[in-house]
Amino acid sequence: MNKDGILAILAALAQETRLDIFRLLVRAGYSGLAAGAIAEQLCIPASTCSFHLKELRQGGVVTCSRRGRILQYQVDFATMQAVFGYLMAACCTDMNGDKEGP
Amino acid sequence: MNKDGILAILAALAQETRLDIFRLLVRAGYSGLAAGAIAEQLCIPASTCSFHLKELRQGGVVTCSRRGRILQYQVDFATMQAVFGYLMAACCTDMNGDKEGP
DNA sequence: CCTATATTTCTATAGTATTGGAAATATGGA
DNA sequence: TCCATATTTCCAATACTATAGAAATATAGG
Repeated sequence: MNKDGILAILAALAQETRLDIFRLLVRAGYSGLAAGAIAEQLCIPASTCSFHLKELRQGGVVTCSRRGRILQYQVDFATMQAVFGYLMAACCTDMNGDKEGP
Repeated sequence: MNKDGILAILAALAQETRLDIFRLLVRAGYSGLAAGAIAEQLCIPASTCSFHLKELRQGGVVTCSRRGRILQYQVDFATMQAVFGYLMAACCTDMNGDKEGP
């Protein structure tokens, strides 16, 4: 995962409504949720929800698939694991130089 | 780690200059780097650097300690591990309901 | 084809963030 | 005390982001 990809994912998640959407979709698992269901659960207008879903999609956090007239959004778990795993590892290993630890 | 804390850390990191500072500080380990050294390495004005360091500090990403007239900044590794570990875990376990996986 | 439903795109407005120069503050040493 | 260095705070200009109503698009079903 390169810097731009990580930045895109962090920027996508770093907003309250989008973090709420993300948490909702994590709980929903692989099947995900319809755009309308997300807007309803979070009590936000459809256009606002759509705007944030686009940001999450462009950032690489979620994918969506059409099921008739419903657009189903789901977390891209593989990407999330790659990014958070990378950041986690960076903070667990890269600080071990000649430096003192706690 | 609660929602506000996670949001604060994501927002702090979700900006190119601040992600650059973070990467520099991760490589520097526990001893960290002086504010001046960070500004110099990234070729940014001191005031801009100071602004971003404040955002990182308020977000909980870094801490700083004075060493004479030098302010030394370091990553708060424990906090980073808590946050990324939590997000990583959420994406590894919470999606296992009755839902189909890949 | 026509209608209802699901969702997006468009648009304007309001709100928030970033930048960098200049001035202020803090510290160490002569 | 006075000076040099390190850094922050202040400020104003600029740029970006979020919000939500209205209009447009897509699809299913009769």
